[in-house]
Amino acid sequence: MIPIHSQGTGHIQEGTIMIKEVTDQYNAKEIETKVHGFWEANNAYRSVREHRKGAKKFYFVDGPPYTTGHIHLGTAWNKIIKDSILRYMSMNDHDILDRAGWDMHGLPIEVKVEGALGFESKKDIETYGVGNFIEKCKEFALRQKDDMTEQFQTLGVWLDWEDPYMTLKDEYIEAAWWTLKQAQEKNLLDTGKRVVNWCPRCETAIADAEVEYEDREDPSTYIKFKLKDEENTFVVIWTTTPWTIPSNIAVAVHPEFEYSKVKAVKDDDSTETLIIASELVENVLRIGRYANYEVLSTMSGKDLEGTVYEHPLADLVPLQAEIEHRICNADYVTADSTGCVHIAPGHGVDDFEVGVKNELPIFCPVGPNGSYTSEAGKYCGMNIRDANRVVMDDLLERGLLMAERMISHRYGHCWRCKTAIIYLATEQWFLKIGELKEDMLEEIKKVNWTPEWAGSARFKDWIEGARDWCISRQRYWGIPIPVWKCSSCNSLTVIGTREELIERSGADPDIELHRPYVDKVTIPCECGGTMKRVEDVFDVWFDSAVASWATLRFPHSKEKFDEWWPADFITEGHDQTRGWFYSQLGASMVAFGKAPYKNVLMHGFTLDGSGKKMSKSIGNVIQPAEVIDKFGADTLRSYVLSASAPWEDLKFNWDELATVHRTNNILWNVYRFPLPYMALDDFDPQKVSYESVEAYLRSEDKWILSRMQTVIAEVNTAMDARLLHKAMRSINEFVLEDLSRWYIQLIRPRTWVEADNPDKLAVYRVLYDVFVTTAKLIAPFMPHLAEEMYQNLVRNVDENAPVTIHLCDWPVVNEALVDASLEAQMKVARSIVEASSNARQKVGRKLRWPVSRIVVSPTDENTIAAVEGLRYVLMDQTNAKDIETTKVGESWNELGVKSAPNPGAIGPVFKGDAGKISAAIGAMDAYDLKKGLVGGEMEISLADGTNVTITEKMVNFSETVPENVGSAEFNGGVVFVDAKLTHEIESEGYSREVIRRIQDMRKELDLDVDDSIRGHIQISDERVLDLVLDFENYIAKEVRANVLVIGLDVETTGELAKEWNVEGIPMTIAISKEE
RNA sequence: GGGCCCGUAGCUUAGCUAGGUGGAGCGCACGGCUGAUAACCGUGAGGCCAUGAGUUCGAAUCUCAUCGGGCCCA
Repeated sequence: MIPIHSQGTGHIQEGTIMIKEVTDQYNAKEIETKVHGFWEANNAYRSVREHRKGAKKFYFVDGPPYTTGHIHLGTAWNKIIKDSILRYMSMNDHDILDRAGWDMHGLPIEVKVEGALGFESKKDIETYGVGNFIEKCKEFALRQKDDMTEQFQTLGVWLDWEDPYMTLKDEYIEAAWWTLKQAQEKNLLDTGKRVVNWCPRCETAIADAEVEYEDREDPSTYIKFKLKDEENTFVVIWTTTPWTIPSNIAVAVHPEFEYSKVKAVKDDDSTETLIIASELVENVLRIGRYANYEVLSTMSGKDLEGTVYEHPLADLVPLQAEIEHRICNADYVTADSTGCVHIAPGHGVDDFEVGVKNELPIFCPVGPNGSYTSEAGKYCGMNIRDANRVVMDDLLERGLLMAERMISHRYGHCWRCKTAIIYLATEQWFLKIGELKEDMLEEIKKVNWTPEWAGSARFKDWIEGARDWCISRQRYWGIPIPVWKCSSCNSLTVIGTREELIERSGADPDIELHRPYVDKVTIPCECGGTMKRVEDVFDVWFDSAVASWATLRFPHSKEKFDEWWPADFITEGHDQTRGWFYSQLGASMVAFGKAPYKNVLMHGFTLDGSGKKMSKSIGNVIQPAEVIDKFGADTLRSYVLSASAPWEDLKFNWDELATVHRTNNILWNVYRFPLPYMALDDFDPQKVSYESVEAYLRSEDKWILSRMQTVIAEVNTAMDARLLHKAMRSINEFVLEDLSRWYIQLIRPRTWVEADNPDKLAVYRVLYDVFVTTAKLIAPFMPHLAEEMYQNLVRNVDENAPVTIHLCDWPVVNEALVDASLEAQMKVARSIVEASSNARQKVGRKLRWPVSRIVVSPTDENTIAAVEGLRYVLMDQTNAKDIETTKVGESWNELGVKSAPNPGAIGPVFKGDAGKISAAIGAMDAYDLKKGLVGGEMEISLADGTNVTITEKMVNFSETVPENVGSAEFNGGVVFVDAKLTHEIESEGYSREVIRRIQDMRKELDLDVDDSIRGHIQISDERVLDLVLDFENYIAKEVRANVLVIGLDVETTGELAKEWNVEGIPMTIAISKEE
């Protein structure tokens, strides 16, 4: 049984069906452990999903986290958003498909396994055996998946954890294969040489997304290329990669720029002719330490096109001697460095494009491990980084190195092993995404983005730059690219499914689809030759790109795909704009020609308290487990959901977390408050219907019910727009402001009434309904606390109620309960009460002491309506015996008037007599002056008997508040609190002081609320004794005293005796429990 | 260097779409309440609304630039 039983109370009768008392403190850990056990024991997740079968379909695709073995705050936030939305959709009657997903292939795991095995290069893997290596990777990925599943579950996240999609499964691999086959059939698959980011350590192409930019020191070199047909004339280029000079094929200049041919003079008076962009001449010559120069001629870049030059190292790289080197035009050239760009089509994306456009040879004499091949002549076998120095020396020797220095610049590194990447033209496989750009832009307009700009601005910008997607990797742990190539006729075939592979190759039906096993499968070619698989595996981004149909086990089974695809909802962080949002769209355009999702919520990142990103190297990472340990999962959930808009970054802040936790504790206290009384009274919501108490509802009851409806509507609106923060804030404000700070305060006395009266039952019923509805509202966000409340409030009284709150329907706004004008009136009443506390504070009268009346001077009719409609609420909360109002805009007629002469107005008129006039005004009664000046002016008598006429301006009036009256403004007027003491008020005041102290002592003795006591009170001050004696019976009743003796010489013995000082009056009080 | 987003009290934030006196919570100071009590409530202090310019009678809000932070790209 879920509810936590209060310790040390005698009211709980085990086994009976009733609402139970709960613990004093909100103990998240205890609740969450218990609720997890309960969900498991009752198979709650399954029954909830089963329950909604046949309802409106809601297909959610989980963006698969990479199986690193541990979740971090960002992934926790991600799953919390997902869980909250899915729970909300489920309660709103949706049939939900929600397989959790895992991204399990790729370089990160390979690198980790390599590390564990002490490997340094691909050779080590080959020696160890690819089969063994793959097994290790698989083991590793599966184990980490299990670890992470547990971590997600502690957050209370409900996804289909038992049947997740895993990228390493056959059903998943088939989805990737099938997609590639579609690409081939639609002529969107391409192979050929392309320049790719290449990691020379991992010996594989890596995606743009996998390149990390960091500062790096490199040589900054200015190099001269000699023109073939002009003596002593050079074009000057600049590069940070001298090692690419052996691969130089061309020089690019901008066709529109102006270039100068200059005669440059050295210190030794020798001269040479150089070609440089005109605006950069000065700068380049300074760097080259020339003494002087003279411009010989200028020309456009267009004019330079076709100029032939000699490769600087043609004598060392034999192949270069056979190639003609020319200057060509390219629009991307910028006016930096020399304005002439070294082109090595084998080592740069732009270079490659220039090469293709100008039909240049794609020369790439560098191997996969970053060493030159035999094509590089002298440099053969040398590592390219080591070659920088050698190349520069060779250039220097030939007089072609104009200048060299070092610069620090941003340079790409492999995200896994941090090796500096190089660009290599290699044989790769591509999806021709560039061709689909326009269609993609059309498709994303149909997607509903939250926030709107995530799609219309951010994603759109990204797609506009879409290039062909290199999907091949030269590694082991990945989905093998299903392309088989004939070794005799070079024809290709793409395999779409396992079945097709077995059929065409006759392979073992139980074949493992990973490397190295599929590599051994051959397919007979039509030409009679044998087809072998190309060795590459897929880029892991291609794995997750097919998730929306792989989740549905398509193409293995088509039925679910037809029913569910495309996804109704996905949500990921803003880094996924270029990642999963994009890769999925690309793959889906290839496969189906449309977007794979309908609604996308882009969420933010979790940053540390100072707004820096959390990273292991900075050491500012906060683990979700640490937060859960301190505050529990529900507090973490409600913090990340309420702290900021989903798409904004979240600055993690422990103080805020503590505040959210406090809010949850208040909710707990609110919920706990009436339970002992309900339990004591055997309150059974099954028997006390709303209808039966409707006639007894007070204004505040109707008000809280109306507010409840309003909050439901607010949460609905917020959730429909996926504004989870607004939903949470509405709920929290309701709990804090309306329930805790107001309603509970108002109804407290009603819950203490002992008899079974309808007024009390009305409160019980209202509280009960509000609690149950609140529990349902928080269910998507704080599923554990909601469950705990539900089990106690609902399941304990109704065995037939749904087993878990998550099976319940979402609350529906009951329009009949909505009363906007009552809500408005209550708002005014609250501000009157606040203003009255303020006024009391000014006049020094505690709330415990009643006041004879408060007077409200309103500025509008609404205030009058509120006072009239909620008179007893106001009297009660302000502890006033009466409440009066003035007319709108009229001030209280008991206010005094104070007057003072205004010398600024008197002086100019009366000159030398001004002093006498001022004295006369000062001596007059303020009220008479005010009355006399109503017409604008009046005649007054001076001390010497003369009469003068004064004007209104000559007197300053101010209102004065009578003694013992405090006043304070509120936005609907002014409140005056009349705190004059009377015998009766003093009696009640002192009596309540006594009561408060006895209650305190009861608490100290840890008495139950229904225990009776005997009390003895000794008061030596006779006047106060008399005052208190007037209220003897009232005191006895309030403190549950069967015997109460109050007097001058009372013997104060008992279980607990204490001396008190009550407003300066010493009293001794003793109480004992009455057995 | 480019795109998008963010920058409001010591801290976390509302307000910005549709310009007109900037609201909260935490913390702090003071006070109240005392059958929610290791809880709760009130009052107060605390804001060149990142900076600068512009549009406007009027700018936290619109425009531009700069600075700082985040994501992405080069």
